[in-house]
Amino acid sequence: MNLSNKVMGRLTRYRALLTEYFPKEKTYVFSHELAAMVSLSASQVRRDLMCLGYFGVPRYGYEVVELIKHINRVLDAGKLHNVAVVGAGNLGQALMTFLESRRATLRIIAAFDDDPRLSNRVINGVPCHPMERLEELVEGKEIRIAILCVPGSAAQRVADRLVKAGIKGILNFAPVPIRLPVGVALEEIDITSHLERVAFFTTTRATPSKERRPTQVRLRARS
Amino acid sequence: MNLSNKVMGRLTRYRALLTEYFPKEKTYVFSHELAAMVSLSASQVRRDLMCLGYFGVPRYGYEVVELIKHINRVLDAGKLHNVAVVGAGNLGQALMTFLESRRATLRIIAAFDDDPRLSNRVINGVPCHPMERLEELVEGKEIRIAILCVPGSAAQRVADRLVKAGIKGILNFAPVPIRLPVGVALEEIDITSHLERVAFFTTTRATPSKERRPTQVRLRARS
DNA sequence: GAAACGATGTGAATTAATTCACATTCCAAG
DNA sequence: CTTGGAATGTGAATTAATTCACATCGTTTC
Repeated sequence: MNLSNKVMGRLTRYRALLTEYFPKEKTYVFSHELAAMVSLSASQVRRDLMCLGYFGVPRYGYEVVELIKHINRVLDAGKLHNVAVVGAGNLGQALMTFLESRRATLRIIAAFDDDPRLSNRVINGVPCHPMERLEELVEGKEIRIAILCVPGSAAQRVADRLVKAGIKGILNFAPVPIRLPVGVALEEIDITSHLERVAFFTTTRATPSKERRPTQVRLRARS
Repeated sequence: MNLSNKVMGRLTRYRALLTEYFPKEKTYVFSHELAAMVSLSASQVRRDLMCLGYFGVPRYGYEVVELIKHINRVLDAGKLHNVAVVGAGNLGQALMTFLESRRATLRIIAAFDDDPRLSNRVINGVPCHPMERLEELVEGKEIRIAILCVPGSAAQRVADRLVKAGIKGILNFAPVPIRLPVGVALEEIDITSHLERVAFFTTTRATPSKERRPTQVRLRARS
């Protein structure tokens, strides 16, 4: 099954919900419960889960631990990635704390920064190194993924270095689009853009089309 | 014209590019240039720009300042919003610096936090207040938008308070989905989820479908 | 054990998003 | 002035995403 990145994105959300915010005592979950939690339709959820090769039981819903297990199998295929934060300023530091122990398969094992006041010490449990050592450590420690939190002006340059050093994926927080060779995964989070979007939808009455606002689980009519 | 939130999102990106990372000396921009910068197709860009009621000139492209003006008109309709950051921990502080003076129509004018060590002082140029004063200040200072950076466990509760205080839009960084009444705009940034997505696309060979990777401006064949 | 219920799984229909392809336009060159 | 070229604007086609609607099936109840 070739899952689209939309489906993939929703699967990660289902997993997060199930592992962290679903009552432990419930062993089964209904598609409409998941749907309500993420504001989607129940049929959407069922469609997404179809990609897993795991099937729920008709009257009961989906067995939670089994479901999680299958999402894991599909999403991270048992792989474990070492992650580095590049740029240990405000945002970088915030992310280190924020992502701390959130997902077992993704370990932040290093940070890098230009500023000598930041490098060569441990920040939020993550050892921070000077930029000079980037290549050496990315290779040596088998760092596969980088979180880029450098200023926009440095983003492309640093990204190029990372790629050359062998990084396989970049999560870019710098407020500029960066360009990578095919084969290196890229995900950009443009915070300003998101803020602007909120602003936009507060002014106009238009509601983002796809959104299904309050819980609203619709039960189909039976003929 | 009723723009979908996808179009709207891309428009913000075009604007950011044009205002911040486009050579000042160039007065015109081609659809394929914009497209290359954000990794989209040229026809996509043209479609998006159609929503603006502004038209480019055939051989020259789009006049940059005029284009920006029109995007502004559509996107923020001249409105100016006061914004507050709720939760002034690592992430909150990072966002204050990051969003500082990035967009003129969105002003971060206050922060709130439980922790007495953070409140009642100015952080990164933003006055930080104790949570008790949330309602009072949201109303008094006409704060329309909140950036939510509190821990997941507090997110829904704080969101409810914000809504009751009259907030019109929330940008949620807390790693839980929150639920708002219709009429209050919501945008969620799930950082973990994005990181997982990068990880996913590094392992598998699947490239996110819609993405058009390297610059690749395709010129149509003429019959 | 039979019947009713209430969930799933999934073709088919619908709706949304994107791309194609080309007529149109306007500038530039001759 | 005329011609050619290189871009735009946009119906139409295509592709992707979502929703509908219902057959199906495992549980529970009687």
